[in-house]
Amino acid sequence: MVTLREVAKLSGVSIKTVSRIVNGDPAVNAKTRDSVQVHLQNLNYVPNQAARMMRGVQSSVYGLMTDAVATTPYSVDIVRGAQAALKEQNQTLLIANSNGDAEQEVEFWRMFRAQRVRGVIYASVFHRSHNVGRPAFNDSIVLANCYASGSDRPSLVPDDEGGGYAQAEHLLRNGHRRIGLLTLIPKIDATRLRGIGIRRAFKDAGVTFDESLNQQGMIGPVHGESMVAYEAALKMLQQKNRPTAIICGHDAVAFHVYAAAAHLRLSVPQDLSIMGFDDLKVITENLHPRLTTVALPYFEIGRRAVELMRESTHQKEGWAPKILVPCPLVERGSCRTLS
Amino acid sequence: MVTLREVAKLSGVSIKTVSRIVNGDPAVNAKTRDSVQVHLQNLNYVPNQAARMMRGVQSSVYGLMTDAVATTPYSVDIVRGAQAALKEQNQTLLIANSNGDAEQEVEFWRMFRAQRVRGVIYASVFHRSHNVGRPAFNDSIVLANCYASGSDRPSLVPDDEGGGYAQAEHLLRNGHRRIGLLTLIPKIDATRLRGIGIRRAFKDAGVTFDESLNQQGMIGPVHGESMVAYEAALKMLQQKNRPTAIICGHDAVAFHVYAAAAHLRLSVPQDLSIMGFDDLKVITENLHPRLTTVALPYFEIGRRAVELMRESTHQKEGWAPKILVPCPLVERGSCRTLS
DNA sequence: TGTTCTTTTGACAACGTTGTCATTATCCTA
DNA sequence: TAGGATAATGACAACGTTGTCAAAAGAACA
Repeated sequence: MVTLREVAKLSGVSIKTVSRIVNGDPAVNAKTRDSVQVHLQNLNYVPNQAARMMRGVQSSVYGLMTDAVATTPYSVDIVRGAQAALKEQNQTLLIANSNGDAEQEVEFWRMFRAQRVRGVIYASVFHRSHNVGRPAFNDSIVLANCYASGSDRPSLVPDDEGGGYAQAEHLLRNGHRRIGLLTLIPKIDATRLRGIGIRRAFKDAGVTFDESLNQQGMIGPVHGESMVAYEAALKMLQQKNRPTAIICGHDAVAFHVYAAAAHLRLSVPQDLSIMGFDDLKVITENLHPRLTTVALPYFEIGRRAVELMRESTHQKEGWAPKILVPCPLVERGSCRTLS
Repeated sequence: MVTLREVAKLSGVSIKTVSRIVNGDPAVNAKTRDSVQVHLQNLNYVPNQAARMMRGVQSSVYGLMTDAVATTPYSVDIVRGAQAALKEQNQTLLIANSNGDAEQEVEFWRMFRAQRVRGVIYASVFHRSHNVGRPAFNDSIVLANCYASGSDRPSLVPDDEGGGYAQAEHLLRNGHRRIGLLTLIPKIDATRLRGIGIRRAFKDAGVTFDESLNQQGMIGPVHGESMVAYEAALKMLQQKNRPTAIICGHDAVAFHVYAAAAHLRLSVPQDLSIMGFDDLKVITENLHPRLTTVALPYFEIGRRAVELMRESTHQKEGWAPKILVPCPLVERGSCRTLS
């Protein structure tokens, strides 16, 4: 690789002068600058970031530590958002996927430290609480899609309660009264929070929520869920007094409800309105009719995580805001107005 | 950050001795080692990778340059595969998403060079030819999901022709004779190659392919496609002599064929067999019945890209194998045997 | 012309690490 | 116990860069 020394020798000036030119220092004669620039171009000089860092220059690399975010279709938008915010300043993302393996994670923290990354975004696939653990890393850490338990870290989470509220409110406002609910597994925060939001919307509308219509669309432990939405929907829709709408805990759950409805020869949205959650494009845009859903603002979370991290540099110890990012309703064709 | 010097001072030995211990050099007295290890632990020393690189140690970071691979659900498995191969050697991936913007891409190449990354995987969302361009980067570059035009680089691409063959062969072997085809846009290599494979399977089976059943499931230019599979399938299935099976250019296309079939009250696979391509889990595992498809071996491509890169270090200039990675058939419930 | 001020340039050290080589301590053998 | 071999340790330089400070070259003025 070309070094400053080589360029300097070729240009007949000192190393320091070339360094000045590379860094745009104005205190250098225009003539000198021009002649050196030529050599810089010709040799295709690119500064050695490692050497710069040794001189105390901050790294331009951020770390993204995740259980699986970067590699599942569900929340990959966190990565996209973070990269969009980063690229404006010519910074990059070092991505580490622990796949939930704690030992791997420790190893990755080591690696981030070895690289002296400027900050770390810790993102999880599910909205949950997470303990970053020992002061393994004192530098700026921002939690995305999870929040700190124990040590205090700034965090960004989707407003699941607001999202749940939006789901129910939309259906209630459009005249639905008998509304089914097909949730994710109860253990995760998202389920609990959305449940609260949904019930609040019912209360605000003065409608009683029939708890017998609250069913799980998925069952099992956190990383080993299995989908039972099809069977649950079938059962719910075969009741005499079947619901006119079903709120789903996830677009994939809604996917199965479509199938169940088709099986029962119920057409969407004439006979049944369906409301999703996540706005996973592969599903929402390919269903017939396209799915009305509440979007998880992953891109926004990624973008703001980077901003938060930049801010955190100027903050004192213990600064740990927990920011709720709103989940907007995306209206498509799967919900109808009851006259 | 803790340095060797600090540890050395605290332990009462020289910097070099600590360095030896950190690097597992056996030529150090056991007693010394033990006492220094304690301080290493206490101070939580982590070597400065930047300083190491200055001493000529190779970077442990690889670059992944992509148009969008890392951030679309379709081919994110390339990333997973690469990371799986990397993590065995404690190496990481620096991910750069150009979003197809050539200027951004140049900027990212600069960044990779500045970081002195060890090698670069260049991955594209679509199987296509790609010109890496000027000798901007002489080091090891491997193309994933695309192949070199112009300069010669080693590359890994899915065996689309074999995949197409597998799609058709499976249906033909199960007694289907009248088979529809709903392709992706014709411009991309995948479409052309799979078409060749499909026709070869027909020929091998001694069956004539009815070209009138060859329709586009998607239309438009490369980055602005629109889905027309639903309408196309509807039309195809309303013919008097409708096909008993439809081969799709993508699982998302198959998704729409399911919808069209449901609309026409045709049940899958009784009345219609459907064959996908890609094995995009979000779709294939959520459809009812689950979709029989041919998998794109993205994980494998990512994994082997890393291996290829490692190999390429020991090869001479101009070494540029183009490797076809097989696309296996994944049998689920959407294709039936005609008696 | 000499003096002072400003602009431009370069010598040198330092960042944290490791390779080279020299030095010291320890052990073995005759 | 001397002599030689081996084991353990450390001094020093170098990697490529930039901050500090001093020197050199011009410019401005009396």
